[in-house]
Amino acid sequence: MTSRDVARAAGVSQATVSLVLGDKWRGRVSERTAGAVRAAAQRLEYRPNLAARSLRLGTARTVLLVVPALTNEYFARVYAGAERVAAEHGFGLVLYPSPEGVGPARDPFPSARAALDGVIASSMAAGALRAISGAAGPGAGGLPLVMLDSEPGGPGTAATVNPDLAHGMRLAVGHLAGLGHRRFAHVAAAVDSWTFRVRREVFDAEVGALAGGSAVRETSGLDVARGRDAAVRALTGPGPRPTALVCDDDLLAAGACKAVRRLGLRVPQDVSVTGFDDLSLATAVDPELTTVRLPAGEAGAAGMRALLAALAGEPAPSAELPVSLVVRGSTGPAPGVRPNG
Amino acid sequence: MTSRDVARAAGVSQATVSLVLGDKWRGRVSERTAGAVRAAAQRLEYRPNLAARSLRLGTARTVLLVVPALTNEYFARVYAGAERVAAEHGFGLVLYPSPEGVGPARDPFPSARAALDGVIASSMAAGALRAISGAAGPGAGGLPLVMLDSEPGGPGTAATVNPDLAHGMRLAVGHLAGLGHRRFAHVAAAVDSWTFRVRREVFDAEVGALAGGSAVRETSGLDVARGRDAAVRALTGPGPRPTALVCDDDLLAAGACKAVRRLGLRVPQDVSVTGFDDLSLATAVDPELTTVRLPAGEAGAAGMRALLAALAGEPAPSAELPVSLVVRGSTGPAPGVRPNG
DNA sequence: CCGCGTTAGTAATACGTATAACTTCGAGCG
DNA sequence: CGCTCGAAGTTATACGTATTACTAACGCGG
Repeated sequence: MTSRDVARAAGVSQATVSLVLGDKWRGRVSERTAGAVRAAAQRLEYRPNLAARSLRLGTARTVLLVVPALTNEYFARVYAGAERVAAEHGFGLVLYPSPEGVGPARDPFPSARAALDGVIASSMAAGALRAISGAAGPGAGGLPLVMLDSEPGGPGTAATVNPDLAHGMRLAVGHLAGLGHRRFAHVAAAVDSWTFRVRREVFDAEVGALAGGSAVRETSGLDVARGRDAAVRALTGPGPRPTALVCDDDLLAAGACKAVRRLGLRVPQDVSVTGFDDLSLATAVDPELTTVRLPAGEAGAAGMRALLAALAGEPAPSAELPVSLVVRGSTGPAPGVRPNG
Repeated sequence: MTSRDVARAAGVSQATVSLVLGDKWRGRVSERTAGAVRAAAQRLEYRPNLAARSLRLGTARTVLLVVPALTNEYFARVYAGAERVAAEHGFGLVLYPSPEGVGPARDPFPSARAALDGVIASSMAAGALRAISGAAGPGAGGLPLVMLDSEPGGPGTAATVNPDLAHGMRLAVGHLAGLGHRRFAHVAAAVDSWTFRVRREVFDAEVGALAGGSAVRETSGLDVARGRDAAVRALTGPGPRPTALVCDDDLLAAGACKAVRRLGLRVPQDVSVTGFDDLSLATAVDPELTTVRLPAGEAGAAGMRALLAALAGEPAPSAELPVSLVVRGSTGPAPGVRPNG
């Protein structure tokens, strides 16, 4: 079914069909004719050929979202938020989950796979992004680029959207300090990303500012098993045992809880644990995790809004999104401290 | 950069550029000229405009994958498997995660968003699929369709790919029966999908065939909290308390474990719990879940292979994929039964 | 009855690619 | 020499749409 078929069926020219269906017919086509065209299109189940449309228009109304891995629920939520905003503006959203650990053999040019108007990328998928942009320098192969989870002001970047991680870390440490904890451990993700650097720096600053505060750090890959191992190291290292484990995300926190129990201790009576993200995992484990909720969906939405603004030639607003602390069962008063004491 | 720009730079015609880059120049273009064209294309970073290509070719070399929700790790793995096979064949894969619970207000025609050659859909996203195909009858709007997690032989379906769920359920019940369990409960997903119907039927048949076996069933939405509530109901209902909870997936199993503890019982000493899927969640909880591992990635890959076969005009092979039982800490001997007794 | 504006539409064209059909140039051969 | 044949390209065209420029018909004031 082409627009010409519809035209034939309605007894008009192809141009008229395009005008009517494109909603540009006011004062150019009579009400009667417009109705006939719409009826014919409906009856024939006409769907415009998007390849032809974007060829003519020079725009595909499509955006690429580059994420490190779909198996992480956080990015699934980012996608959902971005998709919602895209759909509201008549844009499509295509996903490029960068392959993890399977080597560089895979198609390095998803941008060649679809006609794209712009790119939103998480800094945690930096490798994939580099493959997309090639050696073309900053930006995503000349396309407007919005970065998520990345240091503001990167070269070739139209805007940057981040959750307020510094504030999140302050909330977590403050909550634990208020419960009487002084000996902290940071179970940190061993990922070279700005977002984790921020966590480290703010953690150090906050614990350092605490009278009598002390801290150790163990780093770990981003999964439950390695989080558990890192937490075991943190709890069995030299010096007095930490009573609070601040973890860089919920997977690590789940692993940390397992470590505590493996050492014959209890959560939260002996050791308190906090995470980041507030994934569904946080309420799947026992006890449920106290965690810093990051607005993943809103991050995707804000990123998409910024990109659409950039595409429209307007200034793209960077954003720092508010976060909150969700207190659940994995944190409690430090050993030897009375509740409400 | 168009192919005409490359042609100008190389001092040849646009047609020659197309022939060389399309690898159809043997015997039609000299080695020297082909080299010059390739060099120019490289230098100018030429990327063919896919809209134009698919307009001319009438094929987009792109497939749509319709899944119920990305936040479920299972489908993230299905995607990864399908994408791998697609890339091997030079196809792109676009994802349509059907919106959950946000109503039908969203764009109902993702198929109009990209030029598509075929569709792979999970039966759990039946609503979204219906929106795509419209009232156009069987198939996905006339496109070849491969169904996942669906009863074999649907109308308009080129092929069906399923994990061998019946065998999986037999493995789970058989494992528990071998540990001495006789009083079972089925924590079932309240989702109207063939895959869950199979679980129900096989569970009933297996427990029914067991001397002294008895069973109850509680149904629940597909998340941890509702799985917990259903398990509480199953454990506190009339009649003797079940000692084995067979859950329809890992999320429900995680909830069931929480229910057991909430009632002051222990996993696995008092109650054993099994799941389905083998998500990363299975090893995030304590104790780790005994679960039926479903080959999610392989399901995506097999589905894509079947669709590509259908597109090539060959018969598309339906498949039933092997599953296995992963025994971990959430199952143990029935109370009162000696291990190895 | 001429010119002008308005209404309702149509013809023509461009977007960038892939490919069928054609041209040009030598070489080989009878 | 005249003819054919292969090599090496080129020219022309189609794909389906959106939009610009044009046309035809009609009403109306002067």
